[in-house]
Amino acid sequence: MLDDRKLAVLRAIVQDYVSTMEPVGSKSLVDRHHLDVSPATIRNDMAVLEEEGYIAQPHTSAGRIPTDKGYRLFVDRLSGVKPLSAAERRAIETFLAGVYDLDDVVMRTVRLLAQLTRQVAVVQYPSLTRSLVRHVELVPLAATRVLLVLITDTGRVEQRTVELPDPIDEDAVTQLRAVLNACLDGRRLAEVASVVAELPERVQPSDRPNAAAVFSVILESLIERNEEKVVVGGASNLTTADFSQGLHEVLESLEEQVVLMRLLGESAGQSSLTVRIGAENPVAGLRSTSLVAVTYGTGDQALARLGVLGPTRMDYPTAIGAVRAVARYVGQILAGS
Amino acid sequence: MLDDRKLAVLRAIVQDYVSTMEPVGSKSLVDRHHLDVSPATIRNDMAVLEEEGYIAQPHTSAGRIPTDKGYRLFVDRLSGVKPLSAAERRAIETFLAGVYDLDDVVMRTVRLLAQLTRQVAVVQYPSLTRSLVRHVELVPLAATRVLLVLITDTGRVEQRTVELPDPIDEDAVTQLRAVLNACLDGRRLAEVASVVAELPERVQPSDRPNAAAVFSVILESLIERNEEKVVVGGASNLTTADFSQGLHEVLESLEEQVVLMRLLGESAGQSSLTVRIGAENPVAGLRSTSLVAVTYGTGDQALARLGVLGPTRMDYPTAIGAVRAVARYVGQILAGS
DNA sequence: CTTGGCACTCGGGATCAGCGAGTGCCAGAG
DNA sequence: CTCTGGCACTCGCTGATCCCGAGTGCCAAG
Repeated sequence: MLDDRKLAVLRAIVQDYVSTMEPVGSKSLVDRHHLDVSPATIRNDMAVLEEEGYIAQPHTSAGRIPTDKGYRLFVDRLSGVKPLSAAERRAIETFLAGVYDLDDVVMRTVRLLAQLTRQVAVVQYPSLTRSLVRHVELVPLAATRVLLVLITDTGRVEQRTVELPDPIDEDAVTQLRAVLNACLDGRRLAEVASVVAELPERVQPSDRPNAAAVFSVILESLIERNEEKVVVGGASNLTTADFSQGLHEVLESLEEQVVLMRLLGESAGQSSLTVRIGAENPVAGLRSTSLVAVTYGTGDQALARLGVLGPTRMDYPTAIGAVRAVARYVGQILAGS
Repeated sequence: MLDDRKLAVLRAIVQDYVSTMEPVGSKSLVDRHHLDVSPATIRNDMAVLEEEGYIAQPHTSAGRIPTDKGYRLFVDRLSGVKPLSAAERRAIETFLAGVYDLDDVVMRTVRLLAQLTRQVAVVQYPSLTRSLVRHVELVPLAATRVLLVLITDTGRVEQRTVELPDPIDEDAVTQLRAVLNACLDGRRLAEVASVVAELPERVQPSDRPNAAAVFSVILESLIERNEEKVVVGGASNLTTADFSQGLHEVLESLEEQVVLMRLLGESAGQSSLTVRIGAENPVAGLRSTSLVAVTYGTGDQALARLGVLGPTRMDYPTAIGAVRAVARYVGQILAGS
């Protein structure tokens, strides 16, 4: 159905439209890209492409613009991955050099991605469930309140205050801490749930209510709640693309953690790199945007996802290149620390 | 120079312009507000107000809009504080009820403020320097790396990994932790600097290089760096106001922590409530916006600032009311936890 | 000082024509 | 069957023109 030239035409249309932001016509196509055919031929091809739903014209007798389906075909079969320039590689390295802690890594990554792609960057915190517990700390704050601090091998630190049903004294805290560390140290957080189930037997009956409170906090908040942490950056890049009326919606969506999780999460489980174009997007407010996301991790294990979000008319090859490269670097950093 | 009626006219102009977003003329003024004079009289007053620089006309023979100076006079002398509705009070209470930890308080506060005022909310994390150290925790991560966790009485928890010059063993960590807690517990972070200076004497000579590394991290990063933490929310509210070309600048500014600190910080030290209008703003990119900010704290001590940012044409009485109320609630929450 | 009257200004919306980029179609050539 | 040049047609955009009306400033009278 689509011979080579038609594909080339589609590719050219996407490229031109991405760079000029204007509907592209048959004539401008032939001289920009040196297709050795006449505009009329191109027009015929374009008619076919339109019939198949890959391109559309905003108004009769205007140029064509790619549809979501057109972009889809483009990223799937027509576009390579644009390698980063030397300057960009250097930028990545300097940007991520000398990071302190996990927060730092994530924040810098977001800025880096946003700057590199001139789009909105989205970075999810490394998942806790696959990390190892390195240490559990319990600090008494008041008679019925303790602070729970959980440190993982990926450098992530989670804290939560826990309200206790009964007053607790210093000794009981010490004891509980010892139990927690004995049982949880070195375990994957994913296993914690099963381990915690056996825990109550290890503490004295009088302390059980308090212990149970602590355990439930570990389960509920640390695992479930903190899984949902996505940080966004480069929102100002949205203004260059003229969303006009949709901008409000997009900004709103970007402020909802839940939405962002859905955005990134929905596409997990498949192959590492996901490109979600326009209406393919699970989030209603982001139907006019595309997402390029990839899973990152420390070599052996996938930790979380990061990516960029932009108008459907975005430079996919560059975005894919940047996202991939950044993900790889971040993985290295996390593995090395 | 400005008699009562002229002030009333200015007030009316501000109110009308804020609500209609359109330049307001003499005629529409007289029937909206029941001023018992003719439009001609109002025109004379307006001419004076314009001469004095309180209002301006965008084009000849159009209505008038307030200038920054006009807004200034309005908030200083003409506007009261609009009390919150019962529903809004309830919203505040439910929003801030059952918070877990400090992060939670700050995040919810931002959302609350943004929702309440329909503007951009800006909340600074409570200052560390005035808090008391409640506990210092030191966790060995690797031979030459420990995690430092610092817990304050305002519920804030700060963490940083520290690279050590020499390998450290479990015992040395325990010892160092004991020293740190003995010396820092219960002190204000502001005093920590002087205390730390005496610390090296308390540790064995062989451990001093490592101890020094830890101390310097406490000083540098915990105090200085973390002072600069401002969180922003409700950016989507910027799209309702038609900044047109300035939106990009504004969004950019809002992503820079440093800029935000300057924005909030510059006005500290004066009276609690600060209203910074348009060009009064220290940040270049925010010259078309106004800030309503207030210091919040736990009764006796000021901790940090929070506020809202919006177009100069914003509803100041409502904004001031909301910001004040939220600040008071947040103070209570922090004091009670 | 206030008021009604009046001439004047000027931005914005509506209308309209011309331009030009772009299209679809067709007939002819390879 | 494909490509090509030609041709008529469409239609959005730009600029010019015009008109309306809201709003102003000024002035003379109350």
